[in-house]
Amino acid sequence: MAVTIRDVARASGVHISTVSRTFSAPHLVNPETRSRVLATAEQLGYRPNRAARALITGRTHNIGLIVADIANPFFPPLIKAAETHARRRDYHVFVADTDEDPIVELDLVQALAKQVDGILLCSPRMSDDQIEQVRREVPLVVINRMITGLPAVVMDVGHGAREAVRHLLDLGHRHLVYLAGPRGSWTNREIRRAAGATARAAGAELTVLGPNQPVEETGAASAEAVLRTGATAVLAYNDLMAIGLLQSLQDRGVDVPGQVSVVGIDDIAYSVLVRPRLTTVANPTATAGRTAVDMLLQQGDDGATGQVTLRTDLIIRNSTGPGPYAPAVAITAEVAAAHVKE
Amino acid sequence: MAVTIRDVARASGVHISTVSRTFSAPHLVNPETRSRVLATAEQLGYRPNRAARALITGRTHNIGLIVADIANPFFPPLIKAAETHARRRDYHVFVADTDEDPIVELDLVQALAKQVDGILLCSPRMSDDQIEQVRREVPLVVINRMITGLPAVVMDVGHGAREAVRHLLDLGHRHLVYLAGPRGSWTNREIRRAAGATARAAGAELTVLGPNQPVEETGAASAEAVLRTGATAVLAYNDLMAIGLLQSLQDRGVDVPGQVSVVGIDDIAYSVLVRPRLTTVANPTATAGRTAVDMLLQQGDDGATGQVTLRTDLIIRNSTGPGPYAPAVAITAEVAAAHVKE
DNA sequence: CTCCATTCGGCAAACGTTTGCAACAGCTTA
DNA sequence: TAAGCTGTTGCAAACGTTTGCCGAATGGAG
Repeated sequence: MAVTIRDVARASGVHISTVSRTFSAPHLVNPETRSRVLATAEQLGYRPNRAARALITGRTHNIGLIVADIANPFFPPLIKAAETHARRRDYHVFVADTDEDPIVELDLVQALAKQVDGILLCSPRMSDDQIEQVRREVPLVVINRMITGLPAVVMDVGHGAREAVRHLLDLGHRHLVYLAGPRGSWTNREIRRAAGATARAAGAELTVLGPNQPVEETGAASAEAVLRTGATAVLAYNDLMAIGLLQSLQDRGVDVPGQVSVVGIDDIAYSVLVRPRLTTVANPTATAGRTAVDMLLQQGDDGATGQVTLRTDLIIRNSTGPGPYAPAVAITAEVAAAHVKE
Repeated sequence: MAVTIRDVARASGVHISTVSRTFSAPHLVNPETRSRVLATAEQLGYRPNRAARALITGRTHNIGLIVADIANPFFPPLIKAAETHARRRDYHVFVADTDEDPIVELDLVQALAKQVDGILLCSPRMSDDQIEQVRREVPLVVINRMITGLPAVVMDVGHGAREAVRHLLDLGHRHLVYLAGPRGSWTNREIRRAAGATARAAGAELTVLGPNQPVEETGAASAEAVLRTGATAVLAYNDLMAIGLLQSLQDRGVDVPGQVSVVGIDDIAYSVLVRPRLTTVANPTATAGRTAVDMLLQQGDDGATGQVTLRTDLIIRNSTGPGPYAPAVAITAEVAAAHVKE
């Protein structure tokens, strides 16, 4: 049915090995022969069978990309960038969704292990031990989690969180809430730690609410709890929760940022679509995807296990404003934005 | 390095064919032997090599999923549903992004053809001819486009568009705008046709603005043009454009739905996150993804080329309100919503 | 004219499976 | 007791490539 290397060989009067070489080691075959082979291959519509190639070379030219939830808007830009980048290097990408379930995650990476040259593990929920173990079966690059000895690319959320808290402090807020993310998330721990330390250093109070599923519903559902704490500013684990909270606050007549300031994390596409536009910490997810692909593909050459940290930046928009202890010269969002731009 | 069927055979004292059968045709091997083999396989951590299996059976147990833009929020729910559904049937999914480019699309499906048992083509931008041609190389299911003779699952956007226009007409709007989608989109043509026919039948005017890239920026950029037409209601190709338009209108002081009503299509997650909440046509994308997977996997058995049409429904929220010709008893969004709920 | 180096292409083994065929044992049936 | 079935297993070919090895052809140097 399908046209194989053998058909091409017959049609162009050479041995199959010559055809093979025209594709995988062109410099070893006479230019004249080569072009003849290429012509017949083209004409016959020949496409190398990757499975056969994989069988003998041991390289599939496929990679796996495992994320917690494809529908979470944090991931699509990362998936897109990784896929495009991988394809440019002649790799195809299996995408799989764990639904935030560590068990599914483990199953998945083991099922994929034999079919790929490596796996990109985004925000894994497995234990460190499980990841270490799995790493022995297949090359791995972890995204958004730091595990010693494992190649990883992480966004420096700690930095972003510190900036965010400092921004709120500067605005005159003294009681903050951290609306936490899911249990088992490295990112969540980092944020909490960084935010807590920064607030404490300034003598401000930080109340942690959570853990929570990182979706807008939980953000919305937390509005009551947030108000009850008496805090005037909230940092949320991600934009989704921040947006849910923001709308829920407005729906019950609380002015944002007049009464409560809200900061998100991720800078997903929708953070500029809500009103007020969301102040948030921008994560370079596309860069992370591309970098991770590069690290994975280089891994074969040397066993280098670099850990890349990507910079995150606070983007000040309109969901944050002066707090009860605002300095005499009020730092409004606009002023601060101008300042940051500088 | 990796443990093969041969290792298992040696370790359990049987021939490799017995091991093979233990996995692919268990009923052919003695229960006792079978459990012994399974035990050693388990212990050795054996995982069948899919490439080798594919080579001989011709079935890869992989499918390809090609979309125009992973980051477009319309797709992730579809991708997620398709992937989960496929995995449940022991298939893995290659996801690829064409960036709305027909050339990339063609390349992609041809590159993937040999590595998969079939391809899901979402909202393809290729010509009918190209699709027909490609269909000869690999089983195909087309999503969101109807091509005679090709298995497809489409959302009945025509129905949704009619409902939407009728809703606006009922509210007393007499001059509508259709903010069109990308050239080459089947969906776009369907909507335009249905909306046009419905408006015309009611003696109302429908101005088409476009074609446009289906992103929020073009929606926002169209605000001026929309206002210039003098229309009081807009149906947009998708929610993204509708939201862009909606915010842009509000930013320039136009009240929605007071002065202009806006209707989107797709019911992406964010349509409830903006204020006013977006009235929109809900597309069952998850169902579409699952159905398409089923159709693709059944295709091998018989050559049935069903075409499934999925029902779409208008969801009335708060971005639509009475127009200049509103009936004496004003049909407010709330009333209409209550009516629809019934 | 001989020798050597270089370039090119053929040969065949190997990758890890599946599967048609055959062999064999133990039964049942006539 | 022979014939035939059934259930279980082994044997070996096949799938479409890649690649180490070897021989043939070519051309240049001496």
